[in-house]
Amino acid sequence: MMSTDPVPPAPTTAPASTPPHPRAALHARLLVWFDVHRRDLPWRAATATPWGVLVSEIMLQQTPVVRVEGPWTAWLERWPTPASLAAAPTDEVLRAWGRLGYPRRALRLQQCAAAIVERHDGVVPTAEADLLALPGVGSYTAAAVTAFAHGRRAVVLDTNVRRVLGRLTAGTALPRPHLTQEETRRADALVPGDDATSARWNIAVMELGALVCTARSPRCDDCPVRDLCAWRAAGYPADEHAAARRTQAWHGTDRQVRGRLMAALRDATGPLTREELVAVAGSGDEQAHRSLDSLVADGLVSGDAESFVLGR
DNA sequence: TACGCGTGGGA
DNA sequence: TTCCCAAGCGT
Repeated sequence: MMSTDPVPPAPTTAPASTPPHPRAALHARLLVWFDVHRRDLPWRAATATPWGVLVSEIMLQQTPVVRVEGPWTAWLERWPTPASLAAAPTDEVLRAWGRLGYPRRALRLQQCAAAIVERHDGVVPTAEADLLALPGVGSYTAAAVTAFAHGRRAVVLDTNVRRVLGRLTAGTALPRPHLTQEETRRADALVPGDDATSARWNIAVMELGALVCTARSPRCDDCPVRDLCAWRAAGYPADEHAAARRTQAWHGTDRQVRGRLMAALRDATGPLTREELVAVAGSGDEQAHRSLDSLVADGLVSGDAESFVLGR
């Protein structure tokens, strides 16, 4: 685990004279704030299983909490265990995913369930390396399940934590597009050593980022650690790399067309012909065919030359 | 490493 | 209206 790696002295010009971050005050105030302001999300309930937590983390990848709550509840009622999801028809899995977006996640979640059945006897593994090896589980999700499902120490670094810690300790408005070693080192140094407190710390920082230290309009007046914030102390400097973070184009993309094709197939009661799908694509024929073929290549759609259905 | 991958709501 | 963003991952 990362925490067992020796941390070399920071190669700054004056490490010894740099005042340490008031770690104890930061921890105490943030944990108290979390106890008061934490949201009662269903996957945080005492009754939630590790599998439920894992499903929530996959659904929450790039998708807001408010849109996940409903589908998560229905999903867990229908497929309460990895084995039940692994045995489900893929088209039903994709329909249950609904409009959460990025439907490849649904496919990978089912593959993940199958891997848990095959490799771990149907039990969500506790070792972070075993979690990381599962389909659809990356470094964030492996750490999150370790912390939130198993209550063990992990360094959880999602977009919320990166933004909060970046502001608090580095004084930057927004994190860079890619996680840096320095960020990971700083985050690790702030995670408490014991399992129970570290899990609470991780979720508390995430919650602060979601509710107070938001990307667009941070509510600094409500922040319990504003007097410790380097970004605030520096006068809220603007994001230096705002120009570089160009927004992805959307209108007219294959992604948009794929979304329309998937929506049509989700809503259809039977197979759709290639002609029908080209018609709903709302694009040129070439893009429609290319998008449909890519959905087939991804395993989200199957069919012969004539007609197409969701899943395998 | 940079890019492709859905969807919908708020500023 | 347009743009930005929301608990990333795989290639």
